[in-house]
Amino acid sequence: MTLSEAAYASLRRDIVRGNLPPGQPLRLEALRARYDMGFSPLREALNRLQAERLVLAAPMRGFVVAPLSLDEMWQAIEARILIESEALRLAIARGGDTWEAGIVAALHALRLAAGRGEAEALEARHQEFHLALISACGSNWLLDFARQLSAATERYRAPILAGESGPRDVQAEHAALAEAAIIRKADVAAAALARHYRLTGELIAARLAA
Amino acid sequence: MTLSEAAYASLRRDIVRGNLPPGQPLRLEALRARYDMGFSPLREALNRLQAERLVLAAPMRGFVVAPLSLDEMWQAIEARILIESEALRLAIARGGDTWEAGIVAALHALRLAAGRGEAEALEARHQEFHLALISACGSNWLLDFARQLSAATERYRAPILAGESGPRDVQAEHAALAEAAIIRKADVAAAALARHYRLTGELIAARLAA
DNA sequence: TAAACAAAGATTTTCGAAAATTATGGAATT
DNA sequence: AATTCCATAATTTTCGAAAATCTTTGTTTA
Repeated sequence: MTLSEAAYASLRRDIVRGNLPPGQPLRLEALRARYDMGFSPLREALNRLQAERLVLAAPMRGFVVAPLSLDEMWQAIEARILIESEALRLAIARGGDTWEAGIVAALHALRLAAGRGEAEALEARHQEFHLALISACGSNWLLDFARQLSAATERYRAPILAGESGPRDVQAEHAALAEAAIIRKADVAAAALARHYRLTGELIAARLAA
Repeated sequence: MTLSEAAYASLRRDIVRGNLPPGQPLRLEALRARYDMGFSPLREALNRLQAERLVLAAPMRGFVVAPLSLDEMWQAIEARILIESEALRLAIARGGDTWEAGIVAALHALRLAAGRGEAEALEARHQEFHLALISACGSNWLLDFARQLSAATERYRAPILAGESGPRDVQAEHAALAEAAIIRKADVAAAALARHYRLTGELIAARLAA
């Protein structure tokens, strides 16, 4: 892996997890010290992240971690529902045995991780599950948009919903979603997906209000 | 404007217009000579374009202009319809006087440009018209995706449909679309938009088959 | 002849310094 | 006191060379 790629991965991680807080200026010298590399790979990574809306750039005055707001969160969630619902319908129409098996496997891995309670691994399994659902959609554009929106919404989830799930049975939602997809009930699956994401949004909004 | 931004704009233009043909390797030394600047701003621009899927990057072996294919074209067109239909519905629900006026103005400018027949300016007006329709949608994500997809589909349109329009009355399609949007008939407008883009796709596909 | 290897060349990637620009703080002016 | 101006400092941006990696070409070996 090149340094430029490593810089991209590290910065993305640190932004999504909130290690680099929203609104924080990203000074090159500080990043250089933090990640132990020169300017070039860092600037290249920042340019990629700018295109993904994780950082903002202003000419001649550098980069900033993209700020968070409730309004922006709902924009991201609704866009994600639009993209992933359609991708899910396409996958349901086109997916074969491999796709089904991928969903079952991802759901199982997600259950196991949820049982162990390692936030780290759980989050990875969660993303993989949602990716497995739409992976057979056949559109690189939709998959790419979904990937970007996943990172954008994760920025709100991770710091606010750490661990706690309240009266909500998230695993049941996932299971129902997987079931609906596999028995090819597109409308049911799409509705479940939308409900799943909107519920998360409302939970975050409620937590922030308090 | 910084050199990095200039590099981004120039490369994007040259890729969308086909001056840099699909699949062509983008050697740094060649770009340096072509755009008269050092490596750094070029690499930063290429990283941004990579995130927008206009160029492909492979570690340690550089960048390539993203190739074209009929399959990729339809993926982009269908994704565009998905995004812009929803954005159009949102804009119709939220748009005010300024939004309406923007559409009327953009349509008028588009008509004037079409009368003059300068492909250069016509294309700019065309993009501005489609942007005006959705500009009031309230979602930065949707606007950004639409912008990317516009560039992706333009790569197919520009070189293949240069000038010629055949038996199709594109201006009538635009006028009908604007009218439906302004009188807030969301379903009609969304259907017109989808038909508009699919027609273009079919025209390109037919032209390529011949 | 084909495969494996090595040297030379081409290309990408990275670094650190130089250039350009913006931000800061204090003195001078109104 | 508030504003303008200027010098200084901090920061971003850009460059060109050096390092690392890949590709090509020719040679040797099986």
